[in-house]
Amino acid sequence: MSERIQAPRGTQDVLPEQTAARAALEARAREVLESAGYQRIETPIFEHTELFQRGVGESTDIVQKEMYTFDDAGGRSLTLRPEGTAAVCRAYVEHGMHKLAQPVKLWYLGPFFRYERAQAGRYRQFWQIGAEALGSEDPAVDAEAILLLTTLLTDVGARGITVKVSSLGRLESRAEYRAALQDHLRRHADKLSEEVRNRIDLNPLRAFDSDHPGTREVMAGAPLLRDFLDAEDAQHFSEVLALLDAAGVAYKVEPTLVRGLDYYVRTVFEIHSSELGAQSALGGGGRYDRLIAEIGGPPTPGMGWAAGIERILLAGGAPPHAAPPVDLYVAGPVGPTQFRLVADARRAGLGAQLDLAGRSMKGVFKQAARLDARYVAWMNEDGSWELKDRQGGEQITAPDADAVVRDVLRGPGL
RNA sequence: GUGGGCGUAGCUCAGCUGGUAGAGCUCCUGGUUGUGGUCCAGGCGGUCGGGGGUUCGAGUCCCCUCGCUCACCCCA
Repeated sequence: MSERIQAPRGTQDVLPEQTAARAALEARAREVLESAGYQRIETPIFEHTELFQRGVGESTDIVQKEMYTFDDAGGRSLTLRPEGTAAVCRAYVEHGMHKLAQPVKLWYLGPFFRYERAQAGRYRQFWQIGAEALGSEDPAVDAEAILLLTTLLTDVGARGITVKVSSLGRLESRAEYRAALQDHLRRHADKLSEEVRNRIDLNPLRAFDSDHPGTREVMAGAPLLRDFLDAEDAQHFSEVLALLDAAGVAYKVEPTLVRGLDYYVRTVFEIHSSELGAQSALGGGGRYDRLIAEIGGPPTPGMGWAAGIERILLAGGAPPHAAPPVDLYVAGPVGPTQFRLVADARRAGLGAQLDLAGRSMKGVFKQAARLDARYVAWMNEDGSWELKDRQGGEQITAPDADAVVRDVLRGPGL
């Protein structure tokens, strides 16, 4: 047992019974996004490490401790992609998409990798659906991004959903706010919990989430980010909210919403589900107007989001899916005649399967019942065929295999 | 990285204060049922996660280790 190899920690096999729900989710995502003009893009599973260092940001958890980084045989440092936005922006620049009509709207679906301890809804390899709109500052782009993800999650049946929205402002106002908040925390450091006090430099916003009584008292009087937005940022944000109202998207403005990536400015959002455990975010995203310039492209605004497929499924977003019907089940032993029969049946458009387990007659019918096959056929000693309709119960004798296919095609009754 | 819970057949689990491994489900076979989903009988399947220790004897006790899982940080 000790030598039995298991899937690496934090990875999982997607088994056949789960495969249908994922396919249905993917199909729905394609419909929702492509009907809004988003086009599919595929980027490599790994990229130069530098892309993520510069794009995602050196100070983020992702870059500091969660990347799967390795050197290839040529000595290049590569990293399994931990998120999708940086790579899509790289592709935008690399292929000169700034010369296309703007904004360029792209979506993607695939596996991503983060070296973290697994827990409910968190894996080292996980799948994301994502969408990015590059080349427009219009608040409508922000609102539409939020609308599309909300629509997808609702359509697909994810339960217990809450949309949280906020604005971080641009870098200047955010830096100003951060300093003001840190200043406030330091002034009242004696009342704070130790945890919060230790995080004043690292992540002061986190203090808003504390349950500690003294900390809560201090936070009640803390400065709020929205008061630090300049006129343009405030205007942008209120337009986003107005558009969400117009589209009937229910949301909650959460001034303390923090995002783990450095590149976000202005609008940020997360969508959570009450169906999940501690990791309750189904998806999230925001505006990243400086990212493309950061990785060497022309200054270009962008807005995007990503949602976790495993989490959507956990939240109940598993659309029903029917197995393809089996029209004909052919008993063994399998010889050239049986083999040709199923091949011909499939060519004629039927769902046909062979008994590949050398089953007894009873076993054949049990298996046919499991598959819910409509017809069962087996060859007699003299080369003629018996064909039974499991639904009606009738059974006929056919002179040869060709006649079996014809009879099944003529179905339903024999 | 840290902490809690858990690791016995493919799956779900039982195994009392240590005595040398069980049940149900699944799968296969035979019988029964109108040649199929019922019922009956049988069969396949485990070096009890791994290593070491205590003991006449360990799935049961002790130590180490690996794995799974939930949670912290952060988020998909």
